Amino acid sequence: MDAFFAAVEQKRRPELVGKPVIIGGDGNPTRRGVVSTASYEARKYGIHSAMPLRRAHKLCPQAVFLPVDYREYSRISTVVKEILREFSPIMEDVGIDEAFLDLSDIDRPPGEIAASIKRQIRERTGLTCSIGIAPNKLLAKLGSDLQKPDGLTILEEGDVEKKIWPLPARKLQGIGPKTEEALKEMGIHTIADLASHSEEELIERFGESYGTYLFRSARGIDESPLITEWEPKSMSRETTFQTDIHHWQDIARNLAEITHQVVADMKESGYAAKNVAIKIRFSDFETITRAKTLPLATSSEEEIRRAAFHCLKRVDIKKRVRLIGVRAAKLEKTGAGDR
DNA sequence: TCTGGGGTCCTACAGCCA
DNA sequence: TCTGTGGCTGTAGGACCC
Repeated sequence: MDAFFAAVEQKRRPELVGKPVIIGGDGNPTRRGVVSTASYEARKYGIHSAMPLRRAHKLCPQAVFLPVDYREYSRISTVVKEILREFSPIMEDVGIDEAFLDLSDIDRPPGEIAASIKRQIRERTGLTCSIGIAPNKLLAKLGSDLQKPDGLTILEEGDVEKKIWPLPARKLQGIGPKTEEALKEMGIHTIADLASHSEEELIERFGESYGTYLFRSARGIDESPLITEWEPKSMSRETTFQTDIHHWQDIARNLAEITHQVVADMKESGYAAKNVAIKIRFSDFETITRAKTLPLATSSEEEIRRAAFHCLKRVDIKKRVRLIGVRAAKLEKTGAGDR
């Protein structure tokens, strides 16, 4: 979906159409938070996802700042995914505004299908999306990025050299800021540069798993299947405080509250956890985690809270605390979920 | 002075055990 | 009895994604 959160807001508040709209945090750009989505008008000011709201506010003070309304975006997302499933039952969910659809066994030209999907989505939600059609997920994702917004791109294996190689290496799924920097130090800027290196070199520098991945990706090779069903591996909650805290009582109260939320999430979805971890981020952004594995999986709030506090005791709190988080992992289905 | 929240996967290392 | 090795598990941190 194109600038999904911003597009939903512009749809339900037409007076925002054509204006810079920034969705993030609680919608107050003087408070802590980051940009979730910026409308295309806002992007012209250099605003992008993950940018601190305060910085976005400085770059574009006249922008409209709105809080994230997950309930509404999820509702629209469900409509979009229902539409997709009407075209093929083999769908992989990739977050709230993306999905892969397997059209291999659909007896109709893919370009035609994509055009119908775009039409349906526009008719039923009033929103636009960008679609990439390709022999695998890697190329489909790259393709969907090639023309945005409201794009439709068809890529074939033979297009890799002409259309993919000129792109910056950063465009490849799995290459983030750190890897981009490491690649630049090796003189690698484009996907073509990456493809000019041997598999051995890449494995030498990045390890077996990631090196192989980079080598294959640069050639457009991807055999990963669509994941149509999956079980969660962990559930977590975390909070960044508006102002850093340092009193033990404040830290303890927040840890208990966050633990309560995690346990509520676990109970709602019917999971027990065998591993409990806490996360603490200090004022200087140093971030640590402490974990404890329990003898048996549990969804008891008291047991999980006890484990969380056991972890907390192992942390030397000598700086102000900016964030506290709790994660439940090694999940097991209890079958007692509310859904 | 600033840097969210909810996830996944990978790696390195330590301790235990056969 | 001592030492080395390899597998497994748990922990911590880091990179990445939407």
